Amino acid sequence: MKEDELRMEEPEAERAPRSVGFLISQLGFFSSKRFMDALEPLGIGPRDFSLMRFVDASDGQSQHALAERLGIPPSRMVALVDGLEEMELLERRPDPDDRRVRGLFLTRKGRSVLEKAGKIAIDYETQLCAGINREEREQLIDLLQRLQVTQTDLGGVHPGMSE
Amino acid sequence: MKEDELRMEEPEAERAPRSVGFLISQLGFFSSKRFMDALEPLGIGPRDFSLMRFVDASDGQSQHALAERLGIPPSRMVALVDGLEEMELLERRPDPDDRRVRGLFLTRKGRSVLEKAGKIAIDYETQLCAGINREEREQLIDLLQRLQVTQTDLGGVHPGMSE
DNA sequence: CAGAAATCGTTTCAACACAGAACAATTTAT
DNA sequence: ATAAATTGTTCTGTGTTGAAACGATTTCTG
Repeated sequence: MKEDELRMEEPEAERAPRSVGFLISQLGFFSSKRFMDALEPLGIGPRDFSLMRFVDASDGQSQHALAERLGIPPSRMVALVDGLEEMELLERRPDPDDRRVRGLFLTRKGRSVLEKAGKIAIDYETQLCAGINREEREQLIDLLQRLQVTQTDLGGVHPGMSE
Repeated sequence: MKEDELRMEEPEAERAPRSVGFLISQLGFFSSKRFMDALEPLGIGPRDFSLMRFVDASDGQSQHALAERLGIPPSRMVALVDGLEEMELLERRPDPDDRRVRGLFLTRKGRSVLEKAGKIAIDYETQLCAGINREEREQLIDLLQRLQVTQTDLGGVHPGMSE
């Protein structure tokens, strides 16, 4: 196709392209950022939130197991857990059966913070979807889930934009 | 395995939450990454692509103007333009009216690369949307555009994940 | 016109995030 | 008993990022 085809008066490249890929990338970034900001009063980041949810789902898992499930390298997990432990939201307990592993457990404070974070997440979701109704939201989620991104992605937590 | 006996009742936090915010963030990240990979043969990143599109849309704009429009700090723009100029895709020309400003122009090679990048973008979009039909795609774009993210976002290029 | 202030592009700098490699302690396999 | 694998950790190198300081130039102001 030629280049000057539909070049009427509108710059054609000025406006955001009407593309799923572009919109997803853009919205994804700013959405992450906004959620991060919303979480900031709690002193935790999105990744902390994810990790805590996983720990809450099943106490006592090893760091290794969690790291694998979250798709982050073990070295990264150390820093993550360090932070959470320093804030007393999480604690490492020695495993009675294997002295190499440290099981992760939420503290009481950790559960409390996680609960607040959950509320924040819901509020955020509500606000994000303020422009569409419930049915449209279901539709949107359905469509998003049918997008062809690498098969093995979901479940992990993407890097970038910490704290 | 040890404890996956009564795992029928959905761990509740194990599965990816059915949330627009979460899906958008996750898909956005991996989508960016994939597009970046697709662009890699050309030796440019998504941000280069965006910048080039803007330059193409109106030749001769100052770096300052572009930087503001893209929402990136001037210091970053320098590196960005440096890279493109070194690859001979872009060139800085002195402004006859103001010796401070350097207008940005695409080279012939730049236009060629931009065109290829555009094709890659279209291919990528096609592949991304392979799981939904044309009508659904329109619907998806419509819904995405109605999401409530900060009003002033779009048009800018988010940082992160360079080259 | 002279001097102050703003603008443009650039360089420098410090802060971080990130992941790969090497490591010690421990457990499991041969 | 020795070798190999696992777990968590530290170390280190690489890269991105934006704030700040800087010259050069232009515009504003009196």
